[in-house]
Amino acid sequence: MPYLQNPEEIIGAIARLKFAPILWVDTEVADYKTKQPRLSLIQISANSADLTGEQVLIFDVLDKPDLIDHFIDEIMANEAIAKVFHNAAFDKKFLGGSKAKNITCTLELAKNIPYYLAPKPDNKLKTLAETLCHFPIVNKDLQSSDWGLRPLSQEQLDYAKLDPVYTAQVHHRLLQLQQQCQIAPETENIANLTRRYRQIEHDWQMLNSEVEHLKTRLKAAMSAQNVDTTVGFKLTFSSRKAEYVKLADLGQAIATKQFQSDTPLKLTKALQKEFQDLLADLPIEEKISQTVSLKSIDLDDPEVPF
DNA sequence: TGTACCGGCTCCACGGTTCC
DNA sequence: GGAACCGTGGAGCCGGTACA
Repeated sequence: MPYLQNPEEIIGAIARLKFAPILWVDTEVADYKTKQPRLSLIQISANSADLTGEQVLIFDVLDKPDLIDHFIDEIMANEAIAKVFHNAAFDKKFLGGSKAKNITCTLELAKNIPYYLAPKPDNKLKTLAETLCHFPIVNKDLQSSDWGLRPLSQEQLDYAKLDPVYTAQVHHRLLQLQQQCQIAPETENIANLTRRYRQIEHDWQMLNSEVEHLKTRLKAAMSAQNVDTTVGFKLTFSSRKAEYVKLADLGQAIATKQFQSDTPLKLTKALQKEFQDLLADLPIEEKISQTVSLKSIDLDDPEVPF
């Protein structure tokens, strides 16, 4: 695990990385709870076969803005190098923002994989590494340690070297899953899709109705018994505020103050009915949207329940 | 802790079905 | 034919999640 602190060494390593086709990258940030967070480390894996992190490069860039800018110019802005992050939006804030090119985000990939293909409780890197790639329990306790302290502890460096390893493995697995679920609509077998849908529709309705019923009963029971937390659930309360004004009052205020506004008012069926005569003399802008629906029809198939 | 984004919830509109 | 109801889907609000 090369931990590079010397600027000349980091510049040399960046020069070598420019020839890599793909890099798996992670960062550690100091003072993240303040308004001025500082980039502390940039960890990079150029070899996805490295499962231990021994080949992961760790650049110490704390309070070295020139080095960070050099990394952005040579690596982040380089269209020829694919860069893979988990939650790239966060890392990009410290690494060039819109200057960054050819970025892949494993968090976004994971979100787009249907649950049935890869069941997982959430899309954290730790969860994906454990559930999709079968890494042993991933310890993320050091994630929120003090990355502004120097020297960094051996535990922090051992933690830092593994994130690009997890990112690389998770990335490979997500690409495999993506291939399974991204099928061009033009080449889909509609007969097979229809048959499969109708085969599982009955089971889904059975399960879905039970889940909905259980949720309703749980919410009612917990509310009635003043229980806000159970082993598996937490009851949360939220309120929504809606404000109303009489249209006549609003119209009068607009006229009195000669207020100019182009904001359109959506005419609900009730408003159209109430102001039918007035609206006849006003220019009405129509917005037509189209929706696509699926409707089950009878199927003569012994394997389809209904 | 700050920021961006996602998903649950709710309201509303529309089309289809059922009933009188 | 019209009213009532139901299922579906769009839009918008708000809380939760993701990262360090």
